[in-house]
Amino acid sequence: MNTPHRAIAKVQDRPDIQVFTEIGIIEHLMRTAVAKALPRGMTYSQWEVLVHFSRTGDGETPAQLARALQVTKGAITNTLQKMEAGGLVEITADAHDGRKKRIKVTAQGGACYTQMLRLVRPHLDQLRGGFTDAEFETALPFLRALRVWLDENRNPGSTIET
Amino acid sequence: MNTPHRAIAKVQDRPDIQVFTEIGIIEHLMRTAVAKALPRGMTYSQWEVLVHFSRTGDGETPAQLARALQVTKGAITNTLQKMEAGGLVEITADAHDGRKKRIKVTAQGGACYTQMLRLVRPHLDQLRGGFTDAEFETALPFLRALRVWLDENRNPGSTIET
DNA sequence: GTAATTTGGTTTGATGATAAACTTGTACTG
DNA sequence: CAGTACAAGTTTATCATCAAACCAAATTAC
Repeated sequence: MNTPHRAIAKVQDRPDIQVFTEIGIIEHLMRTAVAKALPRGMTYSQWEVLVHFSRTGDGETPAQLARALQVTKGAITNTLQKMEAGGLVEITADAHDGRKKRIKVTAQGGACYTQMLRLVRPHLDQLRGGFTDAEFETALPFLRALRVWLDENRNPGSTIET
Repeated sequence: MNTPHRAIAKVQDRPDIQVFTEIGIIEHLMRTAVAKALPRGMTYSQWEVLVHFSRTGDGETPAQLARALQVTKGAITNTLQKMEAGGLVEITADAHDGRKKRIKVTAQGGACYTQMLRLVRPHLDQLRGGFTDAEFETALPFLRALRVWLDENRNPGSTIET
């Protein structure tokens, strides 16, 4: 090797590795930025639940949520209990299946979400000053394809069922 | 509102929001996939430290690491102590500044890293079966620019100095 | 119809990360 | 020189997550 005092091998900067590195950093920056903007007492996970419901509509079961958000069932139980205690969601028993529960966003939860959107919106709008919609739309197909691939090709044990 | 039974507002699927959503999912899938491949006892954070050193070279201080990896100083203290206990890194006092410490990867740490690379490589290569280098390289400039923008435009309080 | 398996949800113990207080060393400022 | 401010690193308490064990309800098999 040419650099003698190096105990760790230099990884050739392959584009795929670089992509994953960038994605990791972006996710972290985004998460901490959002988390810092959240109203006191609200967790990023709780925020994710609201975002998910804003996309798919509420009424899903905890198990469905766990799969969608890629967390364990125990984690969902925890966050949903906190959200119920905070009045953000309502947890009811499923009418047809005694095991299942159904989650519905309360009016207060919805209001909290739209208020949060108002807080986050300026940041996103400022971001749009630096990037065009077209740029995001150009990047989107690849990211979506990558996500789908990763989702479909995870190892057998990776499916979160704990 | 047109959809009466909806407590939560439907967010219009703006491309920027979609991009962040995809990135969040990809990061999660990547993290859990890598974490599952790590040798027993090794943490994802420890892995990140090795990856960082493989890119920038070792010898940095804990504070530099904390900033680079976007974690608190306490977290770095913890992971570095574990890594030292595991023989992956060596922690020495800085010669010129009594406060600082210097981190160096041991031969064992380097070997562990290259071995890990061998384990992860097949996954990445399989991934390359679905995507070309050109696709990754096409996506890269945008992701890099987005990362840089987010990094430079985080709120004052967001800089991790705790 | 009963037994075995699967699925939904909760609980428990361990772990990693955070924020905040604290200690020590360095750099300004007068 | 003080004396203050700042930076590096550690520690503490709190919290969210995970893995694994667990219970209850539903489904399948026989």
